[in-house]
Amino acid sequence: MSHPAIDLHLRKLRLRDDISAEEESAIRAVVSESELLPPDTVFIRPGQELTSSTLLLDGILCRFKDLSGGQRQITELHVAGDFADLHSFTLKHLDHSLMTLTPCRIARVSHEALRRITEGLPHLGRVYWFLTNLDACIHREWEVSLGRRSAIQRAAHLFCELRTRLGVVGLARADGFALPITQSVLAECLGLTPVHVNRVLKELRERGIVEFRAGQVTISDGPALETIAEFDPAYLYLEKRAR
Amino acid sequence: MSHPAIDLHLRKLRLRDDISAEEESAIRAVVSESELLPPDTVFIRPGQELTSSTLLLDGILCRFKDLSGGQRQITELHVAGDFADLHSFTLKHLDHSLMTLTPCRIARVSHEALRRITEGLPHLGRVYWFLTNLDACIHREWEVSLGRRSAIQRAAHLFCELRTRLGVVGLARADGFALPITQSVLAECLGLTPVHVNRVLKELRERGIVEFRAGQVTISDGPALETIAEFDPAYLYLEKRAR
DNA sequence: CGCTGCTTTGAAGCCCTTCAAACCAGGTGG
DNA sequence: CCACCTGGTTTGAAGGGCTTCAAAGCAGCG
Repeated sequence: MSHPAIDLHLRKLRLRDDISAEEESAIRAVVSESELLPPDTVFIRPGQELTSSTLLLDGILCRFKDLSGGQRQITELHVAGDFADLHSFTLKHLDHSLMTLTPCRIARVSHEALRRITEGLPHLGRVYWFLTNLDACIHREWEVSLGRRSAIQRAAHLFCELRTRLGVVGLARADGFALPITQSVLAECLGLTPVHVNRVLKELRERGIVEFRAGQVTISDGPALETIAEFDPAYLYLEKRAR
Repeated sequence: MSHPAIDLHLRKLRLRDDISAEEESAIRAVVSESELLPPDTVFIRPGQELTSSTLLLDGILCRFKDLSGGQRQITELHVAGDFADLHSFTLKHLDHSLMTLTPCRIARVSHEALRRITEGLPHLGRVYWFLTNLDACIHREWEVSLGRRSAIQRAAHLFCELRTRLGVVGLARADGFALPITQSVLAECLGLTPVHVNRVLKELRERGIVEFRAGQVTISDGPALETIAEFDPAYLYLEKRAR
């Protein structure tokens, strides 16, 4: 039953905390058969009653909120190994939507199962609580980008964040990673227009720092990228905390 | 020991979930003696190891992140009844700072006590997990404001949010509430310059919608305010969810 | 009564948006 | 095999919302 891609999820957890063998098998036991969603599929809508959470095994998806006039703000990107809506365990329904950006392999974990393992294994419960708090950390950093950083800084910062997060699950190297999304999606993340995102990408490309082409991010000058972004990965909690 | 202002905290909880008598007394038992912090006090800094969480009994405080060049982005405001850093229970240290904006009465709840009551009373544990997820909901809505809304919409939206959240704990009426902060602080919330915040407030005042003067928000046309903001309180989860 | 911090106003400029159109690659069907 | 279509990318030109810089006004307080 246990899908091999769950290893990515465990890798994400073990970077931050010790996961015992018992906890690991509890996790593996509650993950259902996986399913494949095509790109651009909105699979959770605001207000919809939810009884399970979605573990992303492969692909990229996003949380977003709609505005009147058809505008959208993407509030977070999710990569393999992430729980996309673990917070629905306590919220029961969401205030936003979830949409795949690429083909996505997902698995559902029922809230009933989450309740069982978080009650039976309180430490694991706190680890999952931590994960939802980590999403909040990412939200805060995006608030900083959207509120205070220039367009080029926002783009650079997002690339830094994704390189780091994808790196945790072995899907990025220092010189780049796959990011098969459009510039318009990037614009919806960055609070910019697609036109301006295009100009910013051009500048980053011409300055020899990073190139975004054909769904691939190629980083030629990592230090310069981090300097522009003023990137500090502290908000991603990449080290183990005291248990 | 139990400070009367804890009632505000319980009111906030009971709006969203049933809290049993046993749970209530457990909460009351773990809240320490309160203390008073003067305004503009940064009392938690990034990276600082934390062993307790801060319950705000009275006053207004904020979470913020510093940028190079002395700029700041405030990522959330907190009002009486809020846990300001409940997330530090799982994060162990924060990626941002906490600062009082007004004189604040606070109480500390040790992480050890939180661990005890969340393990012993799993439902209460989920209620507190929910609270941290509610903060994330607020972060997401701020991302939408910062990313997509105009200056006047951002200001209007923040006033709507605060009226609602303060209303929950009986500190706001339909026609206004106390908000003893400066326009510069407002600017740091809204991702704007103080100068432009001033112009936006002028417009809202001259259009007869809302007035911000002397630390007081006076709403003369609530419906117009919500229309400008496109305010939908769904993200604040104001109703009880299924247990 | 003059300091100090906050608010208010003016003028100029820039970053990003808006509008418009050309370009380009991949897929489809004639 | 190429013409066509479609969705994404790129570029140009003009405009506007917000910033920047500067200074005046104002209230509270020692």
